[in-house]
Amino acid sequence: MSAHRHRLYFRLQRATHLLKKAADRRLIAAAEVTTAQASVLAIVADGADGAGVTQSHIAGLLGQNESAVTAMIARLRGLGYVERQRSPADARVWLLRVTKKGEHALANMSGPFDEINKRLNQALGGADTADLAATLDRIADEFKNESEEDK
Amino acid sequence: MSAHRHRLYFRLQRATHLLKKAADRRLIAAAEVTTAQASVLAIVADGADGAGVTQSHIAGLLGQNESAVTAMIARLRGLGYVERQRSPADARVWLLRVTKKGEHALANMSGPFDEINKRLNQALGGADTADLAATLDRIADEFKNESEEDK
DNA sequence: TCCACTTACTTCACTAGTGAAGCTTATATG
DNA sequence: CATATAAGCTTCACTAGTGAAGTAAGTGGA
Repeated sequence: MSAHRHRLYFRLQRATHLLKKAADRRLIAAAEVTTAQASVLAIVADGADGAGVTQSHIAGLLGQNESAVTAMIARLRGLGYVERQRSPADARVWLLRVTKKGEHALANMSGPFDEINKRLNQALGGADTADLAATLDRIADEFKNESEEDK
Repeated sequence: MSAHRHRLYFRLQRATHLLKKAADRRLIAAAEVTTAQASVLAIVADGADGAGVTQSHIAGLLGQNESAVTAMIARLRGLGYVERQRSPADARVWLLRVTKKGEHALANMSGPFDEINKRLNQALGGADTADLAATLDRIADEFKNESEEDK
């Protein structure tokens, strides 16, 4: 009864959770990396136009708190996938870079991720993928500025 | 570059995460309950055709491990929202029931949840809600039987 | 140039999940 | 009917996030 009223919310959580669980299994088996680590690693690799990526940039892209990124970067450094150095321009920020080992892990991720995407598209059936992506972006935008809204 | 290849996966995670974060804030403020607790509470309230609900049933519905449900029920019992008693038919299972206090919390959830749903529908724009629900169900089905598959 | 304010990151206590291993209680089969 | 196997739950060590509070380092006026 009450569960039904909130069905879209719960369906979204459930589908996302199951997808993450499946993707994690494959990624851990093939690249010894979780999907959460993969996201961050991909962002660091991506944004590194020579310069290096900051933690607050990652937090902004993922919609997470900076404290979550602090912890994640600590794990990734522990694993040897990421290294950091102080920005010469601003002594507060760390400039992050993917190591050789991190690049290797990124390379090993492609296979499993392609498989997941294939199955995802298959599950989508005829549904318009671009359409779903746009819908998800609208949801993200709608709920993004919750913490800054009362400033 | 590599981040873009996996965009649908990351978009799904991101949108879901932001939605959960926003919903958690409202629910905690209005009903002193998280969305995760709300899901479980709703299932217990829902399935209680007199009998009471088992933990494995909850785990199955949510696509989670039984150990996660054990921990969640411990928290809900600690909060006084749920109570349990041994099944007379099977000494392994607990039969779960929502307490008065739990029902009260459920009642307080409706308001915030309605607001979240309203904003969710708004973000969806003209998109077909039933269609999205069906798509999410297909994704959940596709990735559901990962652990049992190698039995 | 001082000082209030903001920004970047950290720390802490907490919720919430995973997966592997283990215990207890059914259940099925030879 | 005895015993191997399965089912329901628990425990443990771990990842991954939140939010509040704190530190140190820029920044922008009066």
